[in-house]
Amino acid sequence: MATEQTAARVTRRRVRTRARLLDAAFTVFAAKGFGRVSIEEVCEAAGFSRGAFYSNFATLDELFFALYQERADLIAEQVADALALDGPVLDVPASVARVTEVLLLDVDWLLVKTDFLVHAARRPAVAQALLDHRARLRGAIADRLPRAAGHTLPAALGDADGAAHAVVAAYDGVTTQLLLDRDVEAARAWLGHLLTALLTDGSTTPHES
Amino acid sequence: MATEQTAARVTRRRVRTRARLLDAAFTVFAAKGFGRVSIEEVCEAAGFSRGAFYSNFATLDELFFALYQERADLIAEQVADALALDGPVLDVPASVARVTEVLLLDVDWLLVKTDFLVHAARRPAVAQALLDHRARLRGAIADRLPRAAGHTLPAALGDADGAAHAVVAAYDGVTTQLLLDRDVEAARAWLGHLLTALLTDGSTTPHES
DNA sequence: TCCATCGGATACGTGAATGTATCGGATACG
DNA sequence: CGTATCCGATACATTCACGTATCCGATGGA
Repeated sequence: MATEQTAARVTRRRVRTRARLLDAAFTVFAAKGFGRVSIEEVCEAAGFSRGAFYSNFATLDELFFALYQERADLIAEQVADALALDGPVLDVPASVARVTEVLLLDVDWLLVKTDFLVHAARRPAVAQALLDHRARLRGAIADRLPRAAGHTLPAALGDADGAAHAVVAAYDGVTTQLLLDRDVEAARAWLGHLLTALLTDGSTTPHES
Repeated sequence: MATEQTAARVTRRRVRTRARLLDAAFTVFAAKGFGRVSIEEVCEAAGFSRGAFYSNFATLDELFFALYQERADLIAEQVADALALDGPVLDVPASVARVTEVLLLDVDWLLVKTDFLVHAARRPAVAQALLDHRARLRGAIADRLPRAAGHTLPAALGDADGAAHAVVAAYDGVTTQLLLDRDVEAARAWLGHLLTALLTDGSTTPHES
């Protein structure tokens, strides 16, 4: 829409307060859940009063959306990087290990992310945005998968996009368990097993943990 | 604890109002999300006033827990039945189809279930109860899986319990996508693909949809 | 250095949800 | 048929979050 010139000046102060609000919101959302957080709590955690909030956002939903987009984009980027690290050929086990590390880094993020999922599930517009984001993430994976060395990407999953779909599903599935038992290491191991089981045919068996 | 004799009399009326409250709660929770529902809304939907609620539950959390347990137990039972339908040998594709049907029946239930997940994720005691429930469900699956005819349950998943774990993870993963796109049929197909991919080795390929 | 504009704080009124305390009617039992 | 008990409704006071309107100080340009 408007370039930074025509748009109302965004002072340095403003971007900092906005960032502080977003950070504080992440903390509070992770701790209590989006549904149980008031605008005032976020402001308090950020060290502002409510006026600051209403000057930057119209509603808590809006802030939540901005918060999700910011972090999700960051993670998508990291995943893409993790898959791009190899040369022209993809080393599947190594990539799985790196991606696993990135995706299951922070339980707090998973909490907020799941909160956002149920939030979006009841708001078609938000759901669409989330679907788009997931599609982009899958695209980044699918683009890289065909370069797998020697592997036939065999499974009943169909094409590369199907495989990417399966990867995301495995991630989401492991996330659910992790949210309950909070065992990050076990979750990483599990995700690794699932991904290798899905991405390699039955003949190849992964090394035991 | 107390048998029905020693316990305070439970009149017929009481069980009916309790059931009506739970049903109404399910509807309202599915529509707006647990976090955005007031006690009064539940009572209104059930056709009662708040007095009825406080006479049956101490808090909304308590009602939520009862609601989840009721429905989850019912579904676990249905899954067990679906797997028990075969004779001594398990017909994997048929079982997968039946289980898929049971698990992805109702989007409203998935909404409430996911709400409960994030709810439990922040309350250790509730999380433990949910973990127990999931363990029971996995047990029911793992008990049946070894009877698979001819199949070696090959994958990198380890024993039968590992395979059951994978089944649940696939279910959870597909659920996430379904919550966003609301395409039940696609979700069923996907879950079917994932399960067959996980439970059969690479040599066996499922029929195309 | 002065001034105009902007960002954030404070104060206020409003609506809603909560939990309790009390009341009236139905139900089961003698 | 009477009665004690229990269940659910109503009324009430309190707390809490919201959104707005107004005000003060800071920031950045002239």
